[in-house]
Amino acid sequence: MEQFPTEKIAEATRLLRAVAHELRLTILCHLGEGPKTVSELMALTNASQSNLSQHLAKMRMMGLLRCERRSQQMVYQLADPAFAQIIGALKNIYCEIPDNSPGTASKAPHSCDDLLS
Amino acid sequence: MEQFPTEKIAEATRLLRAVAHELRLTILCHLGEGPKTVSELMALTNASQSNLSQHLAKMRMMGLLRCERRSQQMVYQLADPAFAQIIGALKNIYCEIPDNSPGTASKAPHSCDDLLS
DNA sequence: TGAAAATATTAGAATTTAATTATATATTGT
DNA sequence: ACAATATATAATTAAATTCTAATATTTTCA
Repeated sequence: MEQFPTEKIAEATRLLRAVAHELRLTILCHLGEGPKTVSELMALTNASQSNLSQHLAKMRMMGLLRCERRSQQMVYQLADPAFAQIIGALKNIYCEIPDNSPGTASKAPHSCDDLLS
Repeated sequence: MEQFPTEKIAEATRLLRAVAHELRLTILCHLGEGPKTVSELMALTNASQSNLSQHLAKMRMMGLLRCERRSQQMVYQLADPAFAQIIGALKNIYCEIPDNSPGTASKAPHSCDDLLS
């Protein structure tokens, strides 16, 4: 496997920082399923309106999310579907059938049926 | 794609926090290539001895790394090769040939030759 | 136009994180 | 046992994060 480019480390760190928070990761997981309005996310996460809004703003400014207005509501979605790969990696790590084969990291199993909400 | 399990969110967040730091991500990238002594990591990152040691301790306590003594030296390595998948995801995100195909996130390209050190 | 709904922004206190400096521990060789 | 090497820990301070509460903005509808 190739190495990760040094000059991208700072950028990647900012991305990880944008995700490394319980509420933000939760939001990201939900948006991985498709676009959601702020109200929907509020219901899904039961975070306070202000708190949710601030975290959405942070992720938006970090380039992780983008949003567009739909009349009174704001619809948020992943700025790039590739970002869902972070969730994918976490799933491989945490929803994995223990597999002691050497070398390569093992593949995602069929389990992990445990849904988010 | 299946959703990420709610009850693993907290744990996943702790993992991400452990990685979401420039020096720690740098360390992780190097250890993705194989085990390294603290001295080697010190040379690779030119972080101060104390600072490096504290970050290694944090990652060790977060379960990201493990270490063993080899005479005077301490050899660090990833506690689980699966953790390298986080780097893999970042590579897919940042070392990617722009590909506008819809739906799935595109695959890693052949580029990304830019090495870490 | 004005009220209601949906979302964003601001300000401030509490907590967490990170770097530096100094010191401690463990191992090896003499 | 002692000095040297390699690494860890502690203490301090500076800076960044996070939450809450209050207020502002934007859109729709009566």
